[in-house]
Amino acid sequence: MVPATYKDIRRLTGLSLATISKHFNGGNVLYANRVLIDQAARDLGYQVNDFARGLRSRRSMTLGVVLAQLNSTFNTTIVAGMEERLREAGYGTIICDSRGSAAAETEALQFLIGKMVDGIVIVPVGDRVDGLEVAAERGVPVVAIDRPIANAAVDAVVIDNRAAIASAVELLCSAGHTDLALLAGPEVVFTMRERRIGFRETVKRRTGRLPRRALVGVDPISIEGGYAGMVRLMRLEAPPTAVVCANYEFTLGATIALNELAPDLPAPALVGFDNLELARVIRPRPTLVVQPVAQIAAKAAELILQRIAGQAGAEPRLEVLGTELVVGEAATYTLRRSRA
Amino acid sequence: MVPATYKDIRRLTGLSLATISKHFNGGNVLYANRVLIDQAARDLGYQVNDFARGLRSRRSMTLGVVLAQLNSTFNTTIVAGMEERLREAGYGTIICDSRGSAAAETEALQFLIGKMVDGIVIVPVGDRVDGLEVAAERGVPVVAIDRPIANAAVDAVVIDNRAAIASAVELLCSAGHTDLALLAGPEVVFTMRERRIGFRETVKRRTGRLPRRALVGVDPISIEGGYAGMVRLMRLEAPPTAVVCANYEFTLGATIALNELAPDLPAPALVGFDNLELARVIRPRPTLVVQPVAQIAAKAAELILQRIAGQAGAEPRLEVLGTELVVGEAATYTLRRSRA
DNA sequence: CCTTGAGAGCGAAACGTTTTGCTTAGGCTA
DNA sequence: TAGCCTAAGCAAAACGTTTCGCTCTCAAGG
Repeated sequence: MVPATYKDIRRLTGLSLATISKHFNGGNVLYANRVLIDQAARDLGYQVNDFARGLRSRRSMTLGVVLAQLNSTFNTTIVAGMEERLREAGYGTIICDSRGSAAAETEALQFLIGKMVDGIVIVPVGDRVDGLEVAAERGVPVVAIDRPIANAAVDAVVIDNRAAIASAVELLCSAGHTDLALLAGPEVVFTMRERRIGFRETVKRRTGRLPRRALVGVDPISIEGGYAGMVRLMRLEAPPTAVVCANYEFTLGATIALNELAPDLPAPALVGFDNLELARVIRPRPTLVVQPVAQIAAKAAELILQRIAGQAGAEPRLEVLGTELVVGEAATYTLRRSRA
Repeated sequence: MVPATYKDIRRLTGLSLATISKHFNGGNVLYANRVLIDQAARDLGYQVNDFARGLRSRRSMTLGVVLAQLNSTFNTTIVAGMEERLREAGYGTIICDSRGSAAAETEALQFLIGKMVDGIVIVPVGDRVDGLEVAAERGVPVVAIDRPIANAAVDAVVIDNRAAIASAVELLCSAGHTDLALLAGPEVVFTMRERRIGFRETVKRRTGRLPRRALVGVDPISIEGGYAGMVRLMRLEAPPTAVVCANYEFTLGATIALNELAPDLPAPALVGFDNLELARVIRPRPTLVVQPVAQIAAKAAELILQRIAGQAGAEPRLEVLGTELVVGEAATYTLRRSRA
């Protein structure tokens, strides 16, 4: 009923609390006594009380994760990868969802600090994050993923967004396309801003002029947004011959739109973003900019663990990872088809 | 640097620790003193230490959530809904991912118990869950969602799976279909087992005979599974005229397959499962069995809060919620089209 | 005038660990 | 043999709350 404590173990073994504690924390204890303690613990169904331990040691062996969107393959894949790595290091993980709301994000940070987490990994909602000062005061290290944080000096793991989009544009241009469109979200989101810049710059460099205004609209970051954007593009008087999608949602939405419209209209070439399971299923196999999710997870775990261990310098570190362009059939598909 | 404590507040206010504690827990304290304490707390940036509080009070004001799959709209939507309700009641939420692994599930339960959660909500991986005894011993209530737990007497919130599928079958039969197929996963998963039974029974009742063996295959619960299953069905010598998809993944996979194959083959009518955002985007608008996610979330929150408050009887309660059949265009679509 | 009870406050004892010194025994070196 | 070191163990003091009794005051009721 009532959980066992060190005192119960003391009763069964005759050892002192200090020795028992030492054993549970990997200190030097005689073999015979180790066995004794383990046996007693098993008999009692003993489990350490994290509250007492945390209160005294000021460590929780727990990390907090705050996600801008819980319901996103990209995020959850990274979290799963990180969790595994952190579990090996003895840390548990608490996941919070800020549901794209800055207020909820601040609240989540407070919750985590209250839970005395030893570190925080965050996919921020926006460029600025409120409530990080408390973490700084408490000495709780923070690592940002996917987007850096403007108003705090914290480590960050991001991809080279401009280069990522550039590689997509390069491919399309090399395949002969000259009229490229971009489906992307609003500039306030870091990744969208960067990808947009990468798109414009590369198009300019390769074709000699900036993309037409109608081809770089702003759509809501959602499947519907991608769908609507693609429909809009296809209804233009001069539709693009190729479309780059700036993230997963746009890719999916655009693909759906193409599937529906394809019978009636000549479909443009498509380059999508993120490693979606769908990619294995959609025909023609789409060309994709693939983020190194495993690497991102590993790097973030490494950064936060180093910070906790105090092995990192005062400077915030920025890790920029490269992306891969997995060429499918869709990039050149249409050119071939429209020629036929 | 080092966090403030009651002692600091005592220094600033001259009040005793007992009084300060009473105030922070809503007890009777003179207005003047309340103001004094609040002021001091603000000046000190005071935040209560959850470890000390939990150690003493044996309550954490935190609930644990264990998901069989973090990366699932269905699950995350429910979690988001529950979290909101629980936050209102003053509870924080810790989310764990068992990644479909029974071992990880047990580990997550231990982690949560160690964190002294006041209750656990779980979407179980399988019919049986290991590690629940500890929760029972500690008096930590558990509520299962989506699937009941066979080896423990806990509350559960599920939908009427047989009726859900039955409604889909009824609609298709009423539309004139006689050759129905089911895309579903293995029997070991509760929901799949139930939906399969519902399918067979209703087909039998409406058409007079059980569905052909080839039309009720077992596919992996994944988008690919749905895709492969649909392709297999369409390649049969006598393909079905209508297909029921037993969950979200199957629906999505099947839809993709249809989109690709449609130009070549007469497409069957399709009834899908779960309220996917995609539904708003796909044309023809699919008919869907929609789970009452908001209700499920609310009911689960209610059950766990009641248990914590000790207001529930000894009997485990089983809440069975109904589903809605949202009729789209696809159910009758093909019949019309194939007549044309 | 005495009793009763409620409101407000206090001191001190938990809660279950970790951690800090301090002992002791035994082995090694000089 | 003296001196020193290490391994192993112990008692007791934290850690920051909540909670259990007590006390005191003041107002109402008889």
